[in-house]
Amino acid sequence: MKLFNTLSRKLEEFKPFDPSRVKIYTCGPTVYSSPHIGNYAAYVYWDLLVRTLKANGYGVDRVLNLTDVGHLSSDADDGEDKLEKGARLSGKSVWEIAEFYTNEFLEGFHSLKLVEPNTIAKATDYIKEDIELVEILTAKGYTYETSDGIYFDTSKFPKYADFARLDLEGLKAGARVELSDEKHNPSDFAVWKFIQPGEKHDMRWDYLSRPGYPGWHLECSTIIHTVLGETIDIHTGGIDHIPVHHTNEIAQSEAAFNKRLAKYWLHCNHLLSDGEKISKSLGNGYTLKDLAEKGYSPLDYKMWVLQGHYRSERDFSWEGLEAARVRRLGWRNRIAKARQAKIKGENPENIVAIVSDDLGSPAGFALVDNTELDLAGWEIIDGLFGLGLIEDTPDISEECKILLAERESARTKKDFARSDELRNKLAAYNIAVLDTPDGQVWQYVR
RNA sequence: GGCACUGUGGCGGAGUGGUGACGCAGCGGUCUGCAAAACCGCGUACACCGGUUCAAUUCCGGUCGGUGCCUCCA
Repeated sequence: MKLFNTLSRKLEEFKPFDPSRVKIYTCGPTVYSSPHIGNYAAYVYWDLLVRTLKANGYGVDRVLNLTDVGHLSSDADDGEDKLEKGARLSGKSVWEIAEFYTNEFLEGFHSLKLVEPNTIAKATDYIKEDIELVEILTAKGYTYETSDGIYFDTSKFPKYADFARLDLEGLKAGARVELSDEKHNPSDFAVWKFIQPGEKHDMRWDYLSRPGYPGWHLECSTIIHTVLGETIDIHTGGIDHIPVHHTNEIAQSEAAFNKRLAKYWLHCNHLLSDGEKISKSLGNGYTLKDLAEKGYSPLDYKMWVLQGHYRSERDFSWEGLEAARVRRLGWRNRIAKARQAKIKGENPENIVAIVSDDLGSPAGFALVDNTELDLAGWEIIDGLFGLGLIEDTPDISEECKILLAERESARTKKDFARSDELRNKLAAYNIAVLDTPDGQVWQYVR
């Protein structure tokens, strides 16, 4: 397998520490609003990663985190925590908000047939470990305290700029955000925040005899260390995570444990919607529910996502989704055909191989279109892409088989009125009948 | 303002220093009682201008356009 490693900015041969247990960490969502399709695109790509690893014989141990403790919101200058803000707007508690959107996220996750991670870690379940990590960093002299929190001093971690190839001087010069007086460097970040007297923040834990909550980037370092260990094989996330979140994660973890955090870093590009970036702040993202209202299944959307490469920027459109839907139906109907006739299937190993080259699903799709597959072959393809093709293309019922047989006999007797009537009856079951030189063939309409 | 990425037919979207995948749509045809999302076939697409080269869509430089990051976000 080959993967594009952000660390080197190169395509690298994948060599895990332990092939029977490839350790993967995926940065998960912040559960304070309905996830949009752009959020899910990332998990579709990482699902392909997991499935491709498995197709190559690797065992996978994967952790996905859920950020259920709020981050500061910056879309309004109120300094309010996103979860707290959601709670205020809805009249629910922050805990209820987090639970509600966690459930919504997982529902979508399952509807996309994404492989269940071995561990789904909620940030709030790791507060004790967060504090332990802060104490390790403090003991090693990496932190300093200000009036509003404990900060990581990035100047004490010389490799800080390496991962994202940041130009720290340029950042300073071009910064659009005012520097806090108390921060030593513009890139310094909070590992722990103090709640000021009078500040409303319902999620709070005591540390240093004051109420507070973990910093924005701490949970990922903590969860990785606690669940998977000091060094993992693959760390995945969105392209936006490179300059800040992952840079800070590396700084915290590697400063604390003196070990490389991850061997491979994979980043997916973003989705645009109407040519513009989708973001939670702008609120311009469609949800899976929006798609369902227009008659598209989550798996049609998954098909659309996988038609593009994970490192390419995509632009979502309804026309594109329709094209993907029709293509997926075409694949399902090839399966329908495979259920009705003996097919000399080719070995799908070439498809697995091409997808194993940096998750080349677009090229893999093209090859699927050009490969004759029997049911066993489709099982492999379905396992590789997780498109629910087989499940959504069951053999037709006995009742339909009887209708089909009746139609054939009517047609043989040239009783076309009866034949067409039976075809219409089958249409009500979402089944189309095609008359081919070899006789009738059924397939699904949608 | 700083730093990146990107520009392929009607719409998407791969890929490559030397006849430009694939899907959707469109067109033509076949089969057919009809129909079909069935079968067969069809597209003078690589932003523009230079450079390197025997040869560039592919490498280099510039121009123009698009997007992203620099601030929470996959």
